[in-house]
Amino acid sequence: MDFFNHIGKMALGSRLRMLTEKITEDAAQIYKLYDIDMQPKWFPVFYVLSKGEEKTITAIAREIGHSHPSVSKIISEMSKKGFVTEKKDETDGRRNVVCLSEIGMQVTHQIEDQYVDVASAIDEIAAQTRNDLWKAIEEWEFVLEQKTLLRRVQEQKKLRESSQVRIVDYRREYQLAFRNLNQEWISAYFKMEESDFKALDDPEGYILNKGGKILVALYKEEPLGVCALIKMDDPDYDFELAKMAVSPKAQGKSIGWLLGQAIISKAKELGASKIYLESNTILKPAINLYHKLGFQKVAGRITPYERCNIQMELIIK
Amino acid sequence: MDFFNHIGKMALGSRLRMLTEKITEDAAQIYKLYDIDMQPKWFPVFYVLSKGEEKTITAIAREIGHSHPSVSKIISEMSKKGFVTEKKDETDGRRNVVCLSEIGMQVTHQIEDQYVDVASAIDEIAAQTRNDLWKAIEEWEFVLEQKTLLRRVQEQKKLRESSQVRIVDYRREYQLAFRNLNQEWISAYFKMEESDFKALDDPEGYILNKGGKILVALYKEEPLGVCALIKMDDPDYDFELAKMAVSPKAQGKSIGWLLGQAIISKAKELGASKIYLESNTILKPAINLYHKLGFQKVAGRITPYERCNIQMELIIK
DNA sequence: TAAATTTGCGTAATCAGTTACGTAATTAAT
DNA sequence: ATTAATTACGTAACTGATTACGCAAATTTA
Repeated sequence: MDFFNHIGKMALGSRLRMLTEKITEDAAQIYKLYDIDMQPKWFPVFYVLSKGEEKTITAIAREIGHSHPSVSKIISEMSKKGFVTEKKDETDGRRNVVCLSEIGMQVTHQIEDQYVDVASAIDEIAAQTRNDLWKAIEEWEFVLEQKTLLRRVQEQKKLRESSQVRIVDYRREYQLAFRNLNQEWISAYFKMEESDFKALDDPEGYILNKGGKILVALYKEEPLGVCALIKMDDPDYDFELAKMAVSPKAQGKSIGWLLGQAIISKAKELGASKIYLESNTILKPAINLYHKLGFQKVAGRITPYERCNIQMELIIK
Repeated sequence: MDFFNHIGKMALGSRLRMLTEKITEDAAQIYKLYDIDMQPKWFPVFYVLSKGEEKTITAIAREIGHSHPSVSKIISEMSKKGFVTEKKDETDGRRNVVCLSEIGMQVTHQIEDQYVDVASAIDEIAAQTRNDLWKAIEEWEFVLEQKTLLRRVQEQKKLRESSQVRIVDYRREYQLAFRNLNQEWISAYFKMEESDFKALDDPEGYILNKGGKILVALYKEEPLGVCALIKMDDPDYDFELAKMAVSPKAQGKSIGWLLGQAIISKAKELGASKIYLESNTILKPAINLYHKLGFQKVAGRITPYERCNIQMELIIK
């Protein structure tokens, strides 16, 4: 088992499987020891029936946490051995009502000694260990119930990746990225318009020189997100948040969120008290992000963009 | 999972299996998350090859603790995907020497982020639990290595059963058991002799009334073992230990040991200082038992029994 | 009351491992 | 130099679970 100590947590699954195997392998032998003609895999089914109640296949499956075909098969095997009797429910013809037979009930008595001895053996092992396997399993079941391992790994990935994102000021070398990232989503959902071309082809002339700002998100030195703050000629608003674009391949790295926060604090630095933006309700993730950043829906302004069907603003405190 | 808390330790195997399933189920998704075209079951094989060394199928199997057919299958699947290259060993034509291909080595780099995130996710879970699953598994592996679960259960069974054995004085109702239990082994290995019949048919006349003693071992009120102390007319010895018999169906309950100890302490009570016995070396378990009880081999006495080829004595302190 | 949906359960296919077995190559023993 | 034993490994069959699917009965909906 030395192998596992090297690779660490990655193979937790493999390791669990091997321990499981080792234990269930012995289980078959243990039944033999007590002269009980029962397969270990029958045990959970056997146990729920051992109180003498009648149960349907699916009821048993639910109770023991197996799939119903599994129980179905086990019951037919136990039936062949004469441990259980099956009968159709009279009032509901779909149900297969199962209960322990005379023979099965006898086994419940024979097996009692085995319960005791197995429990003692396991207690003996538990006494020799510092970490309680039984409780650990219970805790893991609980914790995984709350949030799956997959979700947790996803979160770790996002966390790690977003910590590798750097937000930097626009430089001439990013012009192509600024253009392409924006063109990508605009032409996917809408149509490039006159004013798009102007701003994207000459960001320095149309944005920076007019007192605006552009930020670029770098992931592993590659520009994968961009966002602009355009100076507005309006008494109500200082800037328009526009041309925000994140590469689809950079999803799940919180780049939008990081860019948004950075551009807002940049606006604050520039003394802005109110930012405006235009968008379209088809872009649900974007609207969502704006909302999370603190933007509120407003209405009434005239806009040069056809694609605009929602307007939002953020009051900077 | 409430079910398991009821039946307790008996279904440790079942429960482990279910946790294993839950974890490995997510594993496949996790690889997808990192865009790695690898199946979780490949991982152990992949890992041992990731240092770039060439290995044979069986060497890998040994290292990761799988069976060789399992590795064989995994390698052929990985080979189909181009992750590994196989080639026959030049000096030993049986060996299939495997190593990671160019593509496989690339994956070792892609997968590094995944290692980190999975490890963090598991650490996060560990931080939320009081019992360390990882260490618990390790301990169980170690403890089961020392002595299997089967062995432990066997021991518990013996312990419990021997505590249910009662050693009682002979009474007339046990005469049939005394006779049958002895006849069973004598006629199985040897032939009933004249003196056997005398003692077995009339134990009161031939043993008790002459100052001897008979003890009976009861298991669940059934006489399953007997043993006699026969008064000897000899200056060297006080008693002969004889007619010791245990039912074959009562094996593993330490009945022989309990009877032996009881009869020795009975001899002590009766003031004996030396006990004698005769046996045959074919009866290995019996000789063994006598040895454990403290008897030592001696020689030289004349005996009426044909079957005697070993003589032993015990000096009582 | 007819149609649609849900429920119960059996069968078939699949999956990731195993053991059993056969074959070929190598090594050891006579 | 044979013969026997061991080793490497692939194929086949089995195992204990799963998901997928389909049928029939029961229930709900229109």
